[in-house]
Amino acid sequence: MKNREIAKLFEKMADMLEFKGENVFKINAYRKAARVIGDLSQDIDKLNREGTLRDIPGVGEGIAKKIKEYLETGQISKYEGVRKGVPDDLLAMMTIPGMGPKTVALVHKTLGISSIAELEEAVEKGRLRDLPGMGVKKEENILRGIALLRQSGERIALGVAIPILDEIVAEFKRRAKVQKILPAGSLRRMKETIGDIDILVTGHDGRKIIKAFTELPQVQEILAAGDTKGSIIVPGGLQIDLRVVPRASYGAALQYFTGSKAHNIHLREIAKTKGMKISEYGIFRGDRKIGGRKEEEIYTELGLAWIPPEMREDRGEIALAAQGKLPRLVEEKDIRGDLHVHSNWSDGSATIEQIALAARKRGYQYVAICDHSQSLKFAGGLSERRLLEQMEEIRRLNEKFSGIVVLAGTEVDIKTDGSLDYPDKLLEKLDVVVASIHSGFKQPEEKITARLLSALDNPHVDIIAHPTGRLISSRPPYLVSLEEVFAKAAETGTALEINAYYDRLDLNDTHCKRAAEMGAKLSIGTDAHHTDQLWMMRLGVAVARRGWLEKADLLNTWSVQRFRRFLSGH
DNA sequence: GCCGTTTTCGGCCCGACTGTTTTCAGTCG
Repeated sequence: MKNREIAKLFEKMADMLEFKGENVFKINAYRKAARVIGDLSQDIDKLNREGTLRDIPGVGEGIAKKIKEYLETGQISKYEGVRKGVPDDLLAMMTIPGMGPKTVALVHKTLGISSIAELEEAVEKGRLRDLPGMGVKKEENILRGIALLRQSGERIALGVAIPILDEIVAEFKRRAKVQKILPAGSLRRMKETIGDIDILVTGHDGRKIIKAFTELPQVQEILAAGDTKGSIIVPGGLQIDLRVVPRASYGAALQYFTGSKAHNIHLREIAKTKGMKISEYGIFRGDRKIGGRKEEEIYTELGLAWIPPEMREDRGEIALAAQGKLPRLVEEKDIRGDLHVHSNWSDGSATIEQIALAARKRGYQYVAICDHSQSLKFAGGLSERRLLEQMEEIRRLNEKFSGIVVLAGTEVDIKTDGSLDYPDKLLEKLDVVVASIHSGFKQPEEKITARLLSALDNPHVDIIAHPTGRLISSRPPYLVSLEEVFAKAAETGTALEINAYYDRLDLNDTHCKRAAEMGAKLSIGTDAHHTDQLWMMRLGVAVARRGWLEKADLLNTWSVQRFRRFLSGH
């Protein structure tokens, strides 16, 4: 899929045109096209061949032509032309907080500055302060911006941010008198990575509330502490902002700070056509406020159904909300079992018994033990004999326990030649067979796709685990034709996993949406190696919700009886 | 550059903050 490649190209195009002082609406048009293409669940190459590029919202005649040109020749002549006049170093300067295109253009034109290092030197010599619109304070801000850019961390994984937030909210509630408290921003939307966290509260004494916030034991650094906004850094470099808002505009503020930006812009455009206006203070008709205490009011006044935060990415959810056709998203309480857990028989650390008890405590009906297979020596993969022993142990435990069914499973390795790491005769004996790739990540796309297709064709394989192999913090996905994988999964009735482990989330939101659209079934497994990782089911459910999945799309919302029927029929 | 139950031309989200101004430009979220 070249979607991301093309999205990045248009994003850079927008940056370059911005520097050149082009019309801002044209720049925004490129930005919008870049975002929509990057979010697209279908292969853009396929859309081009079908001649439906212009059905993509934000893609008109000009951009469609450029996409076509890129897909056919590997480059876009206009892009190459613009690029000659705008070195990458100049674009890098625009990433300094406080430095926008205008300021970069100014220092470049008047002082010939074309890199961050040169800029820093010029500021230190006081060469900027005499330029029009500049001053000593601006110079100081630029230096601060450069320092900020250098120390600013990467976005962190959702599964890392959530425990930090939970701990802070719990401690904060003990110390401050607040009425309502909710996180907003990308964390409320459960995006797979988080830049910073915004928390919204209502309460009486703003200053006191902010004071309590900045005195939390987790605080490493205080960035701001006013009457309505406090900003701290906690260990790990994560920034957390707390905003105190009046009750009367709590809903509007929550809606506003939850975003996404694209979703909010789209809502405001609709408001405008209806003679209304939305801000973080409320929704207005003329000067009259017609709502804002509750978040729902913003949507209902616009004639829309309330949209779950996970869907607010401007990927078509607003049109569905207008027609009253939003999906009924799956919820965590719908989940009946975890279909991917490792025990201490391979590289996990809990006994099967501990896992069974923990799963029962979570209210599950079943849990699948899926330890690694024999060739994965470094992960303690089970020999055929050990796997048979484990099946015997699971049988014994099932006799002992009530209220939870332990399923005998495996995470069988799909070897580099596409064969499975256990013979069919053994796989046949298991309740659940999960298959996945752990080696040969660098193989060409056709090879890896073929490996997955042959695993999908094996009648004993029930689920393909982490289908793209990516690790959020450290490893890009291997090259694979997901369209072929999804089509084959739909054909064979094999499920595709949403791996809920915090560093995987694989399939991701747009992938699982596409897979479901193509008729494939999905399942969520935590890949937990510890009983205290079972909570990550919440992350998997979030991915499913961001992929618009309903209860019926996921195997592990089924009762144990129905799930067993699926397994035996498969 | 995109888009159309107000428009095929003339629009294109909204408000706050900062630092520089003497009424506003630039930047941010």
